[in-house]
Amino acid sequence: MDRAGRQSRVATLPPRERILDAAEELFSREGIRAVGVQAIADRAATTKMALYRHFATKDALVEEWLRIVAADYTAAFDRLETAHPDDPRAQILGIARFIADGLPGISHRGCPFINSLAELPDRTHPARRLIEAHKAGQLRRLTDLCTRGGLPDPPEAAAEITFLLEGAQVSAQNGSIEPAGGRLLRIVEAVLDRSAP
Amino acid sequence: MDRAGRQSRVATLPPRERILDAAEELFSREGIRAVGVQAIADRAATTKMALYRHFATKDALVEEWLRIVAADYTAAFDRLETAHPDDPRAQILGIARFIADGLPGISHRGCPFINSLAELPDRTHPARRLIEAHKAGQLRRLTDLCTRGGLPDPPEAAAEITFLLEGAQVSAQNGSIEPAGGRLLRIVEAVLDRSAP
DNA sequence: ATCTCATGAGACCGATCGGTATCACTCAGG
DNA sequence: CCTGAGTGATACCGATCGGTCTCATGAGAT
Repeated sequence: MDRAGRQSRVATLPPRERILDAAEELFSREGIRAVGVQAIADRAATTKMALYRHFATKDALVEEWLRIVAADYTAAFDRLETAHPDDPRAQILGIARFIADGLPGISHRGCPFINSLAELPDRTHPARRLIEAHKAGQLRRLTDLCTRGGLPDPPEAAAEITFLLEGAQVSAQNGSIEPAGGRLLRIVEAVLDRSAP
Repeated sequence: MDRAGRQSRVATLPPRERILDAAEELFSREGIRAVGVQAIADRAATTKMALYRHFATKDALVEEWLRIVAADYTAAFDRLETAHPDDPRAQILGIARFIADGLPGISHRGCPFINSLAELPDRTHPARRLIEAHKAGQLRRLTDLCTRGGLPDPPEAAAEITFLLEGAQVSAQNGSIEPAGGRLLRIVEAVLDRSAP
């Protein structure tokens, strides 16, 4: 989960990586607008100047951060695909489990995409476009899995599962439904069992 | 929906009301941090000074805004309760329809609670506590309705419906699922039909 | 007519914002 | 040994932030 991986946080990584790590930590914990570039530079043990040598603007850094997060999600789902190549149901459950497992952390931080959506009301903002493209891809993947899983109405089922995944993250964030992870898993399972024996 | 009701927007309302109307409009459209107090005062056709005579801080104004929004939701659900006093299923569907009807607007603005959640990472913030209390109340209402509706596992059903409602709002906001409103209604209906004949 | 009190107008405060300029230093490749 | 690119530190820029202060005005109540 930590982009620095097992590496200790001593300044052995190049500045660009340290900046992205710091941005990941601060943006997801505090929000985009709440975090200044100076704070990111400080936490990356570097300076604002170094930050602006690698990223044209703060917005560009935000965009790159979201690009990496989206790639992480996509990579995880791709891994599920190779792990269960001919079992769409297992893939869908794997996706649900992936989200459910992140819920305890999410209860403190919230989903980066959903949170950023709130801070980027301008739909033409590049980072916003990135989010929408990622969500669209995720929906396509789910619809495809539902089709291959033989569900009667794949678009409807994919929409339902998407609603459940997003809603579970929001509900976990405001802490009203506990344990959200277990609930999410059981519910998605029920959705799949309902129409595919 | 507009707090000013049918009143024209000429400055016949007292300043406090105009300020709250302006805050509602700007906060829900742009986000909390993106909107400065000066912009709110301008749109309310008044001054910052007048704003600070009625609200101790910007945070206090945010809190009052969310309190009003929460009260509006609660009032709508109460109306459903008096309209269908002995029909829990109709009440739940009414709630779903209420959310679904707001989705076209939400696709441009997003749910105020979900968005504010992203901008208030501090769980001790009064406005944040207000959101969590409101969501908890909503969940309690849903659980109660599920119980009275004879659903086999009310907490689980209430959680599922909550996930669906929140998720539909997020999905509508990023625009990936169309038409989200119709989908949401059909899905909630299916959830109710599934276990209660 | 006068007194009062909320309002409107606008200057002002310190702090912080995103972003830039300057300069000293380090260290790898020739 | 030298050079040059990438880096760290710091000062600085104009703009805006949340919040305060002063003062003139205007309408309502007595």
